[in-house]
Amino acid sequence: MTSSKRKNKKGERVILHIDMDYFFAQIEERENPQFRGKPLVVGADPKKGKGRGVVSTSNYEAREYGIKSGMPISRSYKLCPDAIFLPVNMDLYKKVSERIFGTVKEFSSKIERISLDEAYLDLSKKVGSFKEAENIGKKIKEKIFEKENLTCSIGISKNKMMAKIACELAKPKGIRVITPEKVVGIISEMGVEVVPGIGPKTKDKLRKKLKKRDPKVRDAQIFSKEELINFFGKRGGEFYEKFRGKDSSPVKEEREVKTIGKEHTFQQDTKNPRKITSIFKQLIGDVYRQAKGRKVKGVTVTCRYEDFETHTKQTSFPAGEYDERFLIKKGTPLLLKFLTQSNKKVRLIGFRVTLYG
DNA sequence: AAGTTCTTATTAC
DNA sequence: CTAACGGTAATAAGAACTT
Repeated sequence: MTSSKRKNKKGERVILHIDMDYFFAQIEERENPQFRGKPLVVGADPKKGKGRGVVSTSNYEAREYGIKSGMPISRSYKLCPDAIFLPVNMDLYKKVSERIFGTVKEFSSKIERISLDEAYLDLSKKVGSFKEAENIGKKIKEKIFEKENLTCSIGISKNKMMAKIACELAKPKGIRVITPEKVVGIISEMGVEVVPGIGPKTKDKLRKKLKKRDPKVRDAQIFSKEELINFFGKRGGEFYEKFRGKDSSPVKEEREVKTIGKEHTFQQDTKNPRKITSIFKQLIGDVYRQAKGRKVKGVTVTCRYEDFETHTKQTSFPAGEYDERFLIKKGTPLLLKFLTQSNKKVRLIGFRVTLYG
């Protein structure tokens, strides 16, 4: 704040990443202390409705059985039938999240919230060293624990990517600083999937290109920027920088919403047009209310069939504020095409609006 | 040929 | 049965269509 503590030598940034430890499950443990120490899975109850969902979060005891986020609940049940299975109580998690990040914001208003349990802070103007940033990080952890009785992990480095990697290394319950001198050394030895934007598909391509089962960032450093752009398009150029620990993306305090949508998976696949259209209208209603007062310029309808094949259809129109009836009028014909053009049962339908301005 | 619109693929949380 | 699989949003790329 004061001009004395403004910048470190080269005007390098100081970025902090905070991530709540196994957030949803940790909240449930707090609310129900008798769950502590036992495997706990938040997602859905596999006994009720047979559970078509996936694991949202599990505690560390459950992870010992191989249970992970994103895994089908049914599979997690096989891995550990004795675990405690809970449905998602999003309203509760939202409230807790609001309180936590309200507290965090008191340490720095330059904050980008990524999800209910994650955020970045840009401390560049607040601290003159990484050591100072670490002290702030410790205070944040203490404050959250004092106020909410919940633990988090914190990573600090010179950009968002490295702060996140530092945080990952600190988990659970830890804090970790990666100073600029250490950045390249650390990231070089990690798997390429630590780079944001490199998921399973891109990793697979790198695997083939490098002829390595488990390519490391170091291996990927042999590619020139041109080669990467050639291979991965626009993203390739960013990968080149990221393979060297560089990431200039700013901490964005607010980003604008461009689309709003809702989807629904049926408990059982269905072909019943009345069942489907009834849900469809509910979705539109929900989306309409969430988009309240905003100008809309298009709608997209999603349909996933029983075999998981997923398609979308969209229509656009002059931007304007429309009523719910208009959205139904635009969306329904798209939905009907899906029902007409195939005999398959429907697993999921979705409705999304594209906003203007 | 250029500019929109539509569709799919991929990623992230 | 082999199989398993949410919901929300962003972004990129390419095809299809218009002007």
